[in-house]
Amino acid sequence: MPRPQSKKEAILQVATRLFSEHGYWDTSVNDISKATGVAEGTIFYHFQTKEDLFLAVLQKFKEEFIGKFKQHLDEHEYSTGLEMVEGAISFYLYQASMMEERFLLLHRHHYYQIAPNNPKCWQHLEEIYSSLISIFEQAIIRGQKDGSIRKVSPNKKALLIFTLVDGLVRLDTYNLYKATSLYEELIESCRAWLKP
Amino acid sequence: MPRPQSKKEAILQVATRLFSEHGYWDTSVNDISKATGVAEGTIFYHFQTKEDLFLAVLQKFKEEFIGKFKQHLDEHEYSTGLEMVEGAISFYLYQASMMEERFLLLHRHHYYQIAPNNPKCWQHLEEIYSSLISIFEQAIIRGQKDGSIRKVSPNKKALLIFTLVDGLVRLDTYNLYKATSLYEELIESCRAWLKP
DNA sequence: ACCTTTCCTGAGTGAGTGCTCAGTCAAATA
DNA sequence: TATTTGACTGAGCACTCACTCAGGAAAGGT
Repeated sequence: MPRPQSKKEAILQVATRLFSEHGYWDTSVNDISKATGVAEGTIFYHFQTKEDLFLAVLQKFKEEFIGKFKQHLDEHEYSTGLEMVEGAISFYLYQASMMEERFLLLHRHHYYQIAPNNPKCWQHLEEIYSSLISIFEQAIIRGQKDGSIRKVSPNKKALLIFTLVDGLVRLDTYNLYKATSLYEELIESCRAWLKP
Repeated sequence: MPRPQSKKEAILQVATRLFSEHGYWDTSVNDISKATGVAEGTIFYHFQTKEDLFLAVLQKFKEEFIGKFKQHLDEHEYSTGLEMVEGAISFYLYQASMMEERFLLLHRHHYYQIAPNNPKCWQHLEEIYSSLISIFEQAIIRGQKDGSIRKVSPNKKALLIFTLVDGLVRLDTYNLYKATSLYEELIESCRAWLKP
């Protein structure tokens, strides 16, 4: 059996960092090879093109982020659906501050330009968004069963809440507004939508 | 007499279209010169660098968009502040569908990468966002005076509403969700935040 | 020992880039 | 009429980039 794919992993990690910090176009394959301490050819041995590498970074982000989110929900026993919604919002904001550079990747960069012509890219993005929205949706449905949330369209309301939270994170990463200062207002506003 | 500044104007128009359709990096100065029917040197005669041209496109968008918004509000006599908020939301969504490609420009592209190192770029973006948020804010304040809107923090609520509307437009332009199908839900939800 | 497969290398390639600059030409000015 | 000005040109420059390829090293199998 060949050596464990340590170089491939190293390339992925460095690429994630550089793409996040400088963006797709301002990161050359040469930059990545230098920063990893690996020959340029090695990168193309493991990833067919630069775009493929970029997609691999997105895929890894997707898996890690969705995984963390589900793990968090499994570990926390919320007593009501409403609390679960609030917990999900908090966790999203928390992750955004912890993995700030990778959220940049998701919000700021090249993906939305590739996506229309690249089904795989589009699929990753779609999967990220729909997973997150579905988490909010499930929480709302649960809340409606336990009576902590009033009768609203779970799907539509979940989408609005997600849009709101994600939009604030965006403003934050662009330094246009400090999202954290709106945390109270955000939670309060969502509660106003949902409370019976 | 050859029309004054017609070439400069033509370059700006074509550049707007190409930057919107293909993004900053996938549009070369050569592309713009060919599409305009103008020599490459002409472009650099009118605009110092490619980035300058890109900024001129943003500036023009800013002026046109804010201008249109203010004009719309001047022409419509809303009877309450709440109606004004709803009118502003509608107008924003309407503009987004009419000027779709230019909203792409605002949402998708290079500006947020240039902005941190380019005060002029940052200023344009900041001006666009704060103008829009302030429109919502003023409407809320008016609504609080005429009693159509309850006691909330105008600034914070305006920011949340703007984030929400803008976020939906984003999902729409990325084809992740049809924002228009949420129009009713959006208006209804904002009303729930504001009504006494 | 040998062979095969996988992993890795880095100088090299050619297409493409933003930008320059010597020069053209028509209109304005003297 | 002679001169100056300023919009405009496009071949060419210096440079960067993603990607290739011939070949070497290491590990596994027999």
